[in-house]
This record gives sequence, C-alpha cells and structure tokens, in this order.
Amino acid sequence: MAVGRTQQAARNNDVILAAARDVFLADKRAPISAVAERAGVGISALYRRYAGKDDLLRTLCQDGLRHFIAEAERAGAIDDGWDAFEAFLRGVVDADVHSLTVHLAGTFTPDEQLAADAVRANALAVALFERARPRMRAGATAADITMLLEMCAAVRVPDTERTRELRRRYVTVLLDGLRAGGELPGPAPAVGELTWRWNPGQPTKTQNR
Amino acid sequence: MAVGRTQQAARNNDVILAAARDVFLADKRAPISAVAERAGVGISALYRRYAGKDDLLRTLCQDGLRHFIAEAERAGAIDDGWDAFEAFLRGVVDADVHSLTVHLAGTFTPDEQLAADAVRANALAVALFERARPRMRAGATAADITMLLEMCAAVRVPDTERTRELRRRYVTVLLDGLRAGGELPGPAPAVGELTWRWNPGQPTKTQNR
DNA sequence: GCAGAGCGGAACGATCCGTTCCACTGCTAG
DNA sequence: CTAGCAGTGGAACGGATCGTTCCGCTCTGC
Repeated sequence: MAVGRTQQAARNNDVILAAARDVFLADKRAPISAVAERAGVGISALYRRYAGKDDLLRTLCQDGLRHFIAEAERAGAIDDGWDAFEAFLRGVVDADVHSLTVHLAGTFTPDEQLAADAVRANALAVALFERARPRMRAGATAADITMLLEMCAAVRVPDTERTRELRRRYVTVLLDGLRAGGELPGPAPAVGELTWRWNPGQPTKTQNR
Repeated sequence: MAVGRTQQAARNNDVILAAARDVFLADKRAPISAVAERAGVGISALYRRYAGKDDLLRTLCQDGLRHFIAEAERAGAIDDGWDAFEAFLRGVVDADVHSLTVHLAGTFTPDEQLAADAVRANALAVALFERARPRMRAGATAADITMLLEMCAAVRVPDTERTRELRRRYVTVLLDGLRAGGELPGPAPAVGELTWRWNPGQPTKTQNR
C-alpha cells in the first residue's frame, strides 16, 4: 500500500493539476503558493513540473479547451438541433469550462497550440449554434454564446457544488429566454469584442472614451 | 471664465467622484492613484476629501445605493406590476449600479448608514418583485434578482457605452426567460448565499468542501 | 501683500508574489 | 546493500504594487 517515490510523484501530477484548477477557478489572480498549499505539496513540486506560473495557467487553459471540445463533440451527436445546443451549453456550464478558458485570458501568454484549439472549439460551437438557430429568437448570434457563458460564470457562491446548482437554475432562464420573445435589441457582439482580453494592452483595466 | 481657487476645488469634488466611479466600475481592485490620474488631479486632492481608500469606496457605494433606491422608487410608480419590475431591472442595469454596490463588497469596511440603506433598497426590490410575480414563472424568488444583476454586470467590454448596449441585449434575454418556461430548477438562493462577500473571512478567495 | 488653503507628486514602508536555492529524504539501480 | 540522485519542503530574495504621508509650491481671498 505504501507507494514508491516515483508513484507518489506521478500521483502528484494529478493532485497538483486538480488543485490548480480549483484555486484558479475560484480566483484567477490567485498566487501560485495557494495552489501548492491546496495540493498539500511544497512549491518545489510545482516548479519541477511547470516552468512558471505562465506555463501552469497555459496548461490549465489547454485542458479546459479540451473539455470544451469534448463537450461540443458529445453534444453534436444529438439528433435534435436545439437539444444538442442545450446539452452543450449545460455541459460547458456544469464543467465550469468557461472560467478555465476565456476567463483566464490575459493572465498568461498564449500559444500556437492553444490558438489552434481555440479555433477548433469555436468552429464546433458555431456549428452547434447554427443547428439550433431555427428555434431561436431573431437576432441571436453565435457570438452571443460567449457572453451567455460569461454571465453563467459570474454566478458564484463559496461552495462549489452549490454554485453548480445555482448555475443550472440560471442557464435555464437564459435558454428559455433565447427562444421566447421578439428580435434581440442592439447589435450582436463583434468578434473583436470577445477577444479583447487577449490584447497586449493594460492587464484588466477598462478604458472609456 | 477663470474660476477661483475655491470654485475649482468645489468642482474637483464632482470630478474626483466621477473619476472614482469610472475607475472602480472598470476594476474594483484598481489603485487609488488611477482615480487621481483619471480625474487629472494629484493624490493630495483625493486625500484632502477622503480619509483613505476605504472612505472613498464607502462613499461610492452609498452613492450607488441611493441610485438603486431612486431607480426602485421611480419604477414603483408604474401601474402595471411587470412593467414596473422590468423598468426597475433595466434602470439598474443601465446605471451599472450593481457594480457599485454588491460588487464592491469586501473591498471596504461597512457602515451603519450603509446597512440601513441596504435594508431599504432590498425592501423596495422585494416589493417590486412581488408585484411582478404573478406573471413570472414558477419558483422565481426575489433572491434571484441579485443573481440576475450579477450576471448582467459580468457583461463587459472595454468601451463603456458599448457595454451598456450589450447589457440591454442580455437583460432582455433574462427578462423573457423569467416569464417563459416551467418551474425553475434547484433551490433558490438563500439570503446568506447573497451576502457572503461581506463576511470577515478571506478577501476574495473561494473555499471548497 | 500675505497667510494659508489647496495641490502635485516624490518618497516611504508595508505587503504580496513569483522564483530560486539549499538541505534533506528515502527510493531504486546496480 | 549502498551510493547517488530524483523529488521535495519551505525559507529567502528581489521586484513590483499600492496606500499613505509629506514637503514645497501656487495662487487666491481678504
């Protein structure tokens, strides 16, 4: 039952990644020491695996993107267009994947692998949206998905499981609101308005005028 | 046309408060120097008026609460219950009052005056909700309002005016989603789940398990 | 004119955080 | 069986950030 050093090390791989996910999900600006503490390991164990904070966050984001893609592919297999879209959205919200991808933007420097995954993820999401569009209210756009996910990610209480419950509640409101009602007001989000976080400008500030 | 020193000082009162609102709306963790810079004044001009960052934030929050109350009272005068509720929600979202009140929680130490205003604001909001409830889907609760506002506040792009436009778009989705559909899933938020930010615990972290 | 209110911004000290470094431990290869 | 080293914990360091203070200047209101 006593595990060897190498096995323990291998296990730490997962423990650390899980801890990092928990910590950065809760607060994307969390210090790296919080990850080590939560994982129950020293800081060295972290730096043995990742070149730095950037590297860890990038790995986490890539992991999130893979989940996103997997979720989209699984939902894509559903026959009915709307059901597929709904399953996709609920799956992504349930896994809190948004907090691991878009939300982490700006906290680390991107990557080509990451960019490629992002393109693929986006294509899948757009496809799912298009299949559901016939039953959606007028004016809805695939670009709206990002914003809807952003809104769901904003629902947060201290307890993780309770957060999930509450998000299921409000994603229901959003989904029903996407079908009911007339034409959506205001121009839909443009592409550039969804990716501004990646811009080289100031970190998390916002500018007016 | 050249204003005197005292008039200039009086004007700075408003300039500084407006700058503070803009800056902390964009990023609640913004440094105080950013406020001075945006107002085009030195840091001294700030500290002449406010005892410290806490004081400034508290003033800002109180200001926001007053806006909230005013919005609720204005909407309360509308005859139709649902129309009143809708006007209230749209008004609050438009003024971005949520970012000035709930969102600022935890960044400064409360106040009795503030607590009293908060109680009054909550009472008004609940009253508006109750009047609209007959036309709302089953299971909706006044406690949901806070969460809906939180979701709207999460919609954010660099440009302030564009942010408002987008929020109008999504508040429409939410409002329509509040009427359509069957019973809402999951337990509604409890009171304690909405006020956890004020707790004495760790600043902005989140705990699991 | 002149006292001082109001102000700009440099300077300071506290805190936080990413990263490095070193001593130690106990497995594992041979 | 043992020597070497992968893996580790955590203290220490240096840089960055930010709230607050302070000093010298300006320009007004009397």
